[in-house]
Amino acid sequence: MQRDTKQKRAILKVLTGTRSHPTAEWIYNEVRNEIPNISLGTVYRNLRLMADAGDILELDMCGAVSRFDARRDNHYHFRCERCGEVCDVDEPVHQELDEKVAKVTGFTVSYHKLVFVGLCRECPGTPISKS
Amino acid sequence: MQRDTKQKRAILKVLTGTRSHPTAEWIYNEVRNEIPNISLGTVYRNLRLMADAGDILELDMCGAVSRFDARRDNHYHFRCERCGEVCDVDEPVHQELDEKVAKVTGFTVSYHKLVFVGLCRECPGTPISKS
DNA sequence: TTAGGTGCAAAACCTTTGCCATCCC
DNA sequence: GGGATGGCAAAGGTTTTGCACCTAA
Repeated sequence: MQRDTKQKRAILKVLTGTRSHPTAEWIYNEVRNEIPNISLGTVYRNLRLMADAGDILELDMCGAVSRFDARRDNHYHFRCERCGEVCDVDEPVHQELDEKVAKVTGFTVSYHKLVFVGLCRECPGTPISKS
Repeated sequence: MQRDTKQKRAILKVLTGTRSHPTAEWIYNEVRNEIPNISLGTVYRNLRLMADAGDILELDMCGAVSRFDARRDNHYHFRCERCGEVCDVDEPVHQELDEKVAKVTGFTVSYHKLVFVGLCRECPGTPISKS
């Protein structure tokens, strides 16, 4: 069972108090203002705990390692959260989203990456609830 | 200038010949059937060369390191390819895409991750062409 | 009391890089 | 010939883990 510690509270406070999407290293530096002798391992451990519990979001695409694709055109992917397989999805690319977001944000949008996540046909069962 | 070597050809052949989205390690093992003494470094070097040249796609989200977000609801992100900043995008989540893809693929789709890529307002200039 | 958490350091893991020999162009 | 590439091994950077000591419940 998850316990309530000052380290955990401090990490969550830093994460809640920023509008950026910080890395573990950045969070570590911030938290040290409050708990100078906290260790980087503790930051990683708690971020993992909270991400797995669904208390925070971890931004990644397909896990830690890069994957490569000989197709050069932009297209969507599906990743099975049980077996880790990645495959192409036939859904056409919605380029109008790029224009819409460009208009709203004022940014220059070149393209977007989209990954559907769930269970493939070889991995029956209930989706992983992360808790 | 990019040179034409048998290592490069073999790597591209493996990548073209699979419908999976392999990791560098997996490609390395396949290529060794043809070039037993090829080194893993060469595989990485060529994948990077080809990805940077736009000959293949590299599947990743925000670079190597994980980023975290205190928002728990699914939402879209924007990443500036020049300065690396990541920020939230207000565009509502298109959940109907999940159902559509589920219907077409037969997979169970829990959610999708979407990242717009381009240049933020602080990074003027032409988008990075990767070549 | 005790299972879970912490700090520290080492290990694990993926990827890049330096060096020198080799090979395209 | 000369610069790009390959093989090898070492280094680099991020994340995880083992262990002994704490601490919240």
